[in-house]
Amino acid sequence: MPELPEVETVRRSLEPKLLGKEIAEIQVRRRAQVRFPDPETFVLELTGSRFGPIERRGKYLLLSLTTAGGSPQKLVVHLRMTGQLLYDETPGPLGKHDHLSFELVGGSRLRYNDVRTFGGFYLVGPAGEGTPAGLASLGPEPLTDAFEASYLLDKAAGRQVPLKAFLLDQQVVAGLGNIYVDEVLHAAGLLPTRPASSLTPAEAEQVVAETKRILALAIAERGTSMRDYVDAAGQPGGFAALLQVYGRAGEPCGGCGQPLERIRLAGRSTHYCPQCQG
DNA sequence: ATAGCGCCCTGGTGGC
DNA sequence: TGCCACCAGGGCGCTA
Repeated sequence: MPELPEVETVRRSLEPKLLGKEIAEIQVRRRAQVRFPDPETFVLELTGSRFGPIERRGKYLLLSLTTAGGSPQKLVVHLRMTGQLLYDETPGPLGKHDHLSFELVGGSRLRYNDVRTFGGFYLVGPAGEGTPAGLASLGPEPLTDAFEASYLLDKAAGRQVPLKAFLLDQQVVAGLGNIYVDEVLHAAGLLPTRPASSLTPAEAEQVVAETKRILALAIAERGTSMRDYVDAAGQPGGFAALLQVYGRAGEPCGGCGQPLERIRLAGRSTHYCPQCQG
């Protein structure tokens, strides 16, 4: 399940492969994967375009392209649960879950594979039309100075939602998902059920500091691979071995030795230590 | 406005 | 090649 570190790893692994490559042909094998505009226009507009730099915002990838005529284009991709962007130097046959294929001049290929088909492509128009609503309303990037304690306290004021749901909210901070929220709350020593409005200034400092530390470490490890996640070269990340609570219910807490617990919160499985986070 | 819940989708797993 | 309920969860749409 790609969250910020996984999407950043895809960005880093994909950008050098795609930079300067021209799209020769596009196959849309599952139309619903193209969210905007209609698949025919999508193919028409992008065929013949050339890839430029790739940016990331939260869990969104923003691929810059230039048309043959020199006009800039922006292709937005969200991988959701099981989406994978894979670069094939020597393309083989497409598989059951390969929903989009961009054949590149020179013989390589950019392939989109998505078992659960939740991901999506948006070719954003020059005036921003087609921009996914979630991208337009994203909160600050957690690894920038805009994400700091006073901001978080301000956002938390009056919010009765559990901290778990609060940090999962992409309008609060961009890029955290189920795995990293559990890790951050454990590292900060806060119960995921605590109302957001109960955060003290010192606790907000802890949340911000641990978010930055954990995300930076996870990026350095090239992300977390539980089931599906791989980078553009098909390589898994190494952070799963460093997870302290996610997926470890019943195991002893690394801090105090008490068994870790798992509950259902905000519609998500939630892992925590009742002692360290009490 | 906020909070909570169902839905989308497929494959893996575990119980019987 | 046994069958089936359940779980995984990001974002969105709906309700109160």
